[in-house]
Amino acid sequence: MSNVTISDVARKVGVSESTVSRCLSGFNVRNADAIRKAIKELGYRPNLVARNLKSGRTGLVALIVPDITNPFFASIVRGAELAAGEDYMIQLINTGEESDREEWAIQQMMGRVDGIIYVPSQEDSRAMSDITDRSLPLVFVDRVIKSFRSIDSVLADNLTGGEIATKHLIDHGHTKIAHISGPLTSTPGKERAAGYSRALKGDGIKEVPNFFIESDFTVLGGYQAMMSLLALPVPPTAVFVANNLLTIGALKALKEKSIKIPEQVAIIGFDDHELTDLIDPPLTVISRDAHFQGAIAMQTLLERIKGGNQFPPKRIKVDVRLLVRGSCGSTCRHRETPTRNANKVLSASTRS
Amino acid sequence: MSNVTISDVARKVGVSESTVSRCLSGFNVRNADAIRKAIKELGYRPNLVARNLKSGRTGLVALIVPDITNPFFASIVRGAELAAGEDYMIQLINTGEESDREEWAIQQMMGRVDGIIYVPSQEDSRAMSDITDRSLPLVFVDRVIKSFRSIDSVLADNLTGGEIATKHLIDHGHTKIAHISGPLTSTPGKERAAGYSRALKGDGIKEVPNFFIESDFTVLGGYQAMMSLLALPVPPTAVFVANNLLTIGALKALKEKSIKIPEQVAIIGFDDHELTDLIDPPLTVISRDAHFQGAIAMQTLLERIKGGNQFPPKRIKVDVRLLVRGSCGSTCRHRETPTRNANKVLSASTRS
DNA sequence: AAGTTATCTGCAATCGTTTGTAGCAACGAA
DNA sequence: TTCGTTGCTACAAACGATTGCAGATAACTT
Repeated sequence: MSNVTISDVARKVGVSESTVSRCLSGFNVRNADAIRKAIKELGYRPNLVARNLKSGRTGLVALIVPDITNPFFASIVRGAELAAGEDYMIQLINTGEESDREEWAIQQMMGRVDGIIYVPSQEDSRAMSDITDRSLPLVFVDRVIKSFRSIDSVLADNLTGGEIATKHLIDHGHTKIAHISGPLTSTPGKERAAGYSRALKGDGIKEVPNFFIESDFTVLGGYQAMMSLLALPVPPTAVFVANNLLTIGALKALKEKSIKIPEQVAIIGFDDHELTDLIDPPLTVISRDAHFQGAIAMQTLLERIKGGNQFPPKRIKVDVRLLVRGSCGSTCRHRETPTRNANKVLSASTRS
Repeated sequence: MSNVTISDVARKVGVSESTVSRCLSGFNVRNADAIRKAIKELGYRPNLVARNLKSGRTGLVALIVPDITNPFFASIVRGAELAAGEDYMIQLINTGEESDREEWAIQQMMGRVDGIIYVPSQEDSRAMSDITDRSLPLVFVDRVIKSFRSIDSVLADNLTGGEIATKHLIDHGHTKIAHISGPLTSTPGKERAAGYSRALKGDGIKEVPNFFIESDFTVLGGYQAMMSLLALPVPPTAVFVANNLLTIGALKALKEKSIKIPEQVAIIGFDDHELTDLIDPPLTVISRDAHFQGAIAMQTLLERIKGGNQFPPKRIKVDVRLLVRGSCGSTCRHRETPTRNANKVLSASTRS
């Protein structure tokens, strides 16, 4: 606790507090040198709480994410932090995908932070009951809440991602393609599943209800889903798994059942990881630049904090790309690996 | 921004601000119902900045870590957050292991938070120049700064961990055992290396200078270190790698060189990961409960915040344990897997 | 009914800054 | 010398809450 205040400095130099304050904020002041000297000697640092009270800004941005131990969210946070620079600090809240906790968090943040970057768990979350009237700048990342269409968002191109993933399996000659989906109440769950359907439809493959399993975004969920797929009378020969945790679970199930990848079951995941090319076989995934996504979100939020509602809500989509490794086999029927580079995104796919 | 203040409420009800304030803090008040009603109608929420100014506490705890995208640190943060409950929120800062940024962060945090949980990169960091005189509660986690012996710390039992790891390799008949070490200027780097040496000495194996490589805690560092080990005229038959990132790098090198694990080179890592049992072969590691470690750190910090310097500095050591998987082979010469359960730690190994 | 407590209330000060305003000195121009 | 600028400065009022104190009201006692 820095117990030396501005008035201590003022007294020592023999000027008024306001002079010291003005000196600090860059105005011309007669005894600037003496003041600076006194500040150093006394070890004075301005009390930010007091400063914030006056200025109304806190210098804090809340990042509300489901779980920081998921590397994907960790990357988002890291990217956001870097984009914030030295102007804003990060206040981190994990929700564990619990709506109650999300609601609580949003409540808490009002008046505590200058803005929020928020990864909601459910599209119909009620966590935002308080946000509308009072205008606290907010940006959705990775997922949105449906009833707040007019709020900035930075999403991945999940639809395309799901489609590319499924087409990649089709291109390897598969027709019995399953999808382990995330919750259809969440944005990426819904959109990736839609991409899966679209790809099947595009190639005239009929959707088999048993091949579609809606799970949650957890390791256990992926494990159970894969287990139940394997237990089908006619199991799939290929599976598109909707997220990184689900994929880990699915792989554990396959390993436990000693299923050969990709010979018996081909598998493609969503979201990359440092270790995915070390597992056996290396995992083919749909990937995107989470770091970048976090940075864009922060950038958007800062603009919103500065500019208020000057500009219309932004809907930013970050490109996905296919990383072909070994888990889908090597024989590709015809199509070339599609999609653009994730770095071109900003200008290319900013829509409103 | 919550623009409705306590005086709006007071005016609406027709009482003074102090009455409203007292009502909020649980005193008996005559028109309590009317006040509560007005609060609801106006949507009043207390301005925490103002409250903090008066009370001197901010309700924030800073977590300063090298890199949140490292799952190990993410777990620490998560554990700490859970232990904080609803009383304190987490302010997260990534340092990227840069001393300058650490120093900057510490500076910034003074007066902004009620306490700091800090994972310093270097044992001789100068980041703490400001902490001593002013008393801001602080707890070191995972690593310490040497010149601050009197500060609470929550470390892993790295020495034992390094020793167990190395002994495990010895037990598989290896004598040409290398160590890819972290920076010897960091606590875990130094201590794990010491454990390595002690195990070798304990079994009368002579240390080979070429087999000891000091690296940094990065994937690239691990890759390069392993590459240089493999390039030795007499390469090691077993390697103890000092942390998770280094291990990933080392594995990449082995994979690139198509070295069979554990036949040609046995490998044991430090710190577990969700994916380690999916790689080929599953990775044997020394592990500890990072989540728990973070929680203990937070708990210690909160005690310190409450109690001031009532009690002497705590040096808490969290137990490590050996998780035997496949990367060291299966034939174990004699010793039984040692170490206690990590959950017994708190009472068992709190020393001061 | 009067006296004594117990309970509640409002005033005003306070936390540590920033900032509008008016005053003061110094300077050059007339 | 006098006037108008310019350039700093100090005073005091905010920011939005909490809290000690003294006064007011209510609730007991006798």
